[in-house]
Amino acid sequence: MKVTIYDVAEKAGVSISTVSKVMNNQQVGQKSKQKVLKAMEELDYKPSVLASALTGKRTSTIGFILSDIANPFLAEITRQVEDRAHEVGYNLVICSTDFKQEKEERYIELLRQKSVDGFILVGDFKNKDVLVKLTHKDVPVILLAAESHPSLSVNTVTVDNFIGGYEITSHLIGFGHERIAFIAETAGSSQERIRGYKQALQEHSLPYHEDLIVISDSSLEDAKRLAVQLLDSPNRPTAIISSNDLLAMGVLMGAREKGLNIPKDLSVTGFDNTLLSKSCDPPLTTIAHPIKSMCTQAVDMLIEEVEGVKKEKQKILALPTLIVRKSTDYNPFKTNR
Amino acid sequence: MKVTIYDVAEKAGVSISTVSKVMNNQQVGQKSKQKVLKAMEELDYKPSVLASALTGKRTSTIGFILSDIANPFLAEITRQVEDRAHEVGYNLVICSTDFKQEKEERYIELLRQKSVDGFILVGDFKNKDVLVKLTHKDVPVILLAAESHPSLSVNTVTVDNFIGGYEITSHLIGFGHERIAFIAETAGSSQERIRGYKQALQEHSLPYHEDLIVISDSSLEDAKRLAVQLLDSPNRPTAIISSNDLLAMGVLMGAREKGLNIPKDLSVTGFDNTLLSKSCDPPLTTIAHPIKSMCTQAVDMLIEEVEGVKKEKQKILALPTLIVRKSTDYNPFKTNR
DNA sequence: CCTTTTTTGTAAAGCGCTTTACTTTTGTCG
DNA sequence: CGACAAAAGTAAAGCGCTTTACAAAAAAGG
Repeated sequence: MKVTIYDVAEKAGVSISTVSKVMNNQQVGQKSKQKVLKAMEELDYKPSVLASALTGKRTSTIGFILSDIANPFLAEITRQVEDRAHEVGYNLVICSTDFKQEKEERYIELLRQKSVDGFILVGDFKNKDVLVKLTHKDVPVILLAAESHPSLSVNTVTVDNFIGGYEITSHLIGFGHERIAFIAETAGSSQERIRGYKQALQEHSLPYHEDLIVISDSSLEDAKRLAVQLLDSPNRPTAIISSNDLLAMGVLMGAREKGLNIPKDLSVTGFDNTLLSKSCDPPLTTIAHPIKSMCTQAVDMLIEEVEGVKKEKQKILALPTLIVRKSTDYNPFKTNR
Repeated sequence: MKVTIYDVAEKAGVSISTVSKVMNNQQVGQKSKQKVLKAMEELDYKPSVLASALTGKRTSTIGFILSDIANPFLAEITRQVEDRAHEVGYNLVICSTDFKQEKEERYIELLRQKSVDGFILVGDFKNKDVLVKLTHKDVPVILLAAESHPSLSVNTVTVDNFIGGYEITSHLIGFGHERIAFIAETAGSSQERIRGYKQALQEHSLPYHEDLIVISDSSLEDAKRLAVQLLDSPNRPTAIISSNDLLAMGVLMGAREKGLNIPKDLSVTGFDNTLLSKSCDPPLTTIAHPIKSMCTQAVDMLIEEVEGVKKEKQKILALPTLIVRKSTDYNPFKTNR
């Protein structure tokens, strides 16, 4: 049988309210406090979070919603969030939505019934409505690595994808590349990265060719197909940027199939600095995000809201960093270098 | 203000017990049932899981404990478990332990206080004691992809690592390899794989060289170092098996550093068939596990125990499959092939 | 040594739901 | 149409904890 506060009270010879008080560090005389502590110890008493939450206390549980925990980048984020959450005494209950709106809605509803203290929503949401509804429900929410919704008053921690796109493009331009392709996704973050790409081109007075931007279905296979297609085109690019590392792996495979040497014949870059980018051959030049600090901030913001410390919302924009590895080099066709 | 069962009862003009009964599909007259349903609908009533769990019902939450959610293989497993759990109406709360015993203990304790309905423990545990304690606590537990503890009466779903090691070694032997190295880890699964490796050697009357088995610290860097070391040895191996795909990436890098062509000069294999093995160059011959079915079974077994359907424990041993890709080929030094 | 404060400790209500035991309604049948 | 069984509905206790309002005890002061 589970040992309850009553058992402790009885064993210590005090009332349950006294026991409750020592648990919550309230004024209790030294003597009874000791008695209670001793009783707890001896009975190996573990208070029920359920019961205490029912009276209005926290559940110390965070709803963590993302598209797919199996995605290495998201898994890495999850780990960082989890670590910070544990540090401050919270647990994560995880739900993968596959970007399906009905799952997003269902899971949020379910977790609310389970009285999670707040939500961390990672990555873009299929449907803004879900978000809007949630923010109207007086429950703490943090958007992490998601599109920034300027119109929504919700705490947000994002990386500046525009800068990321700008940096990596500039890096390639620095190597003399002029025809730089971009394999993108439909997500909002990709669009931002493309904006940065365009900005870099423009600042260096390079022409923007619409046909160099292609949209993938986010699979390695599709990226490979697109890469081959790009490389087969009459005026082929000398560098290919992918909007994430996995896509870049596809590019690598496609290029190899065509007998190209990376980076001698073609520069390729990834995005997100995942395990993949470090372990492939050649290791990828990519863009790293300050994941750890972003996750820590996201958790801390959420907790502050949960505990009612802070009321005003804020949006944090983190800056990404260019990581230069072996997959990029000078444009082999550039005459004057 | 949150809407409770009282609000519904009042609106419907019945008692709360009637409302409770319709929620739990018990005998209730048609008329009142409709009134209640309508009231619930209109009030957008969502029963509190906390309150209902406090009275003895399930929390429909599973404690999911593993070493590191950021590990791609584990993330994949997590996803499968999550999917199945959601299908049957359960959520996962996730805890990464880094193999630290104190974390294992703390998280299990914490989750018990939160009244999770059961635990799924993934991978090997640092300390068997934690496990033993847990199994003595009348809470449902499943070991997934973990060492089988023959002495423990606990539900288990594991892959047959012995077979895995045997299969991949036999595959290499079939290619004429005789000096086959094995880069292992300390975990129990590695040991089983090595047993299979030895068995294969023996069945083919090949000598077992102790110096061909090396233990890594599980990092890519260390695997690379060990690979180089093996390749520098006087009587170098013609094939290297790694006990997981990540280590194999390290081998790939080491081999490349030494100017070897894979698979012409050296065959290398991974284990676990992760994303890594598919996306690297050349794609790795590896061992795949029936992850999906294993995870489904694990969840189902747990639920059965939670709901008290089944009482007897069982241990399920799944069979792995050899996946042949481009990283293995004939032994170049073999005379008669 | 008695009154006033302050410190400790307690009883009881309440959190939102389930469940048991019981009462009221309905329906059935002779 | 009255007696009785079945069906429908309800009151109340209880799950394990927090908290408020209050009582008892201890400390302080005159």
